[in-house]
Amino acid sequence: MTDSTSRAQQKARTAGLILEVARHRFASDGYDGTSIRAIAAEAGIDAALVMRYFGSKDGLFSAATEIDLEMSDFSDTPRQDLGAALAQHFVERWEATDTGVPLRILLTAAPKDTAAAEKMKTVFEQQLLPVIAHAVPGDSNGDAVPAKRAALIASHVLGFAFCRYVLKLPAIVAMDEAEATTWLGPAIQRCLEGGIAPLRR
Amino acid sequence: MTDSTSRAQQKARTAGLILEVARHRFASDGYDGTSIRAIAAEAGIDAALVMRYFGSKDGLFSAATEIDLEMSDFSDTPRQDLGAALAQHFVERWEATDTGVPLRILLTAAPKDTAAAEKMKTVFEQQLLPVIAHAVPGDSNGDAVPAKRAALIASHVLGFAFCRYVLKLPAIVAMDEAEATTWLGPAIQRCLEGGIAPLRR
DNA sequence: CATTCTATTCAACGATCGTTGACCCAACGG
DNA sequence: CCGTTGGGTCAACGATCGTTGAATAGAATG
Repeated sequence: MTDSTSRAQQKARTAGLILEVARHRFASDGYDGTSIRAIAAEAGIDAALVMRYFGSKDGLFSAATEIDLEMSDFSDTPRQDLGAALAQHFVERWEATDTGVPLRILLTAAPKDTAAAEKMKTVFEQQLLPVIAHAVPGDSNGDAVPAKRAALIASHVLGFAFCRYVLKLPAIVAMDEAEATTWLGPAIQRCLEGGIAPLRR
Repeated sequence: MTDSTSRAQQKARTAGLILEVARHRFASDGYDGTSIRAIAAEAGIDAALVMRYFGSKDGLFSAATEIDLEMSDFSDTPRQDLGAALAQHFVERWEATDTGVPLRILLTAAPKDTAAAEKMKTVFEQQLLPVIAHAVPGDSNGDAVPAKRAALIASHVLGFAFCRYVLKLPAIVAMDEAEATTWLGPAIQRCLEGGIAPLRR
């Protein structure tokens, strides 16, 4: 602890650098398209060091895709404003670099890796569903309705993200955050209201 | 031409078998997860034969992802019914085995392969956009509006397909074709009507 | 200074992949 | 019956990958 850069700090810094590089490579090239050698080269270290810190490529991928949607304080949001509030929150999460990059990684890796698909499913169902279940309790006859609402909201958000970040449709890419929020708000709000036929079943 | 199974027919039949096997493997395991050796083994032939018929793995992939959305006769559909009609058409296309499998292939391959993403973009923009542009002509002030409408429709359809075929969210998988159509119809219809703020810009 | 520890590197193994060229064998034309 | 064509197979090359164990160098410690 004599030097300003102790060896524990050096290790943490290198591991952080690996994580940062890995996130960008995974996000742009996918899981298979990204090699540990490429990550190591971009980080200026040896490939074996990545193995030593994260155990395996899967371990590095898991560490690089830790996602927290930070969905907490929607308890007091009126139900009629929840669609707009959720839209704004999701757009901000996807556009932010800290949470957006891992989300985009999972979005691109989900098709091939079953674990990534499961992880994204868990993220959306376990972080989004409680908010929905609290705001719109299950009807008297059916109890799977909140899950359906959450899934349909996820469908809207993921479809928008897919067209914006994967397909890069010009008309979707051109929208700024405010415009995206304005568009997604009513679409999400529709999933929260009870009169729609598919939600009745 | 003496035998019932001439050699030209044999070649066509084998090539068709390769294509069929390749489509299912690509759809379930993605582009990288599918090896030419695995396709050849499942088809009961040698890997070199695949190369002989399709030139390369990319050639096989391109041949396996030829998509025709068969969007032709929407000219007479009233504008107010177009959302429901498009919803029914898309749900049928995605559920059908002939067109649905290649669509699912592109959906899973688009994140990694830029060519696949470009192909899917072309499919949706060049086969969907003319229908939209014909039904809802460009406004007097802006001309990029039909493209935005088509992109937002694609966002809805692809988001639904992503949750249904990739993430396999239980609430979305459980929906039958009629329920999916009933849900997607109003969502698509909303993209066709002009009073919505993001479409004004 | 000697020793220990650890972050990091080096070299290599085994596996898998796309791709290629030589080869085999049954079906056709003469 | 012989020569040719072409569908199909076999073995191998070169490249890349994830992964591993030994080796190195420099800080921490006594």
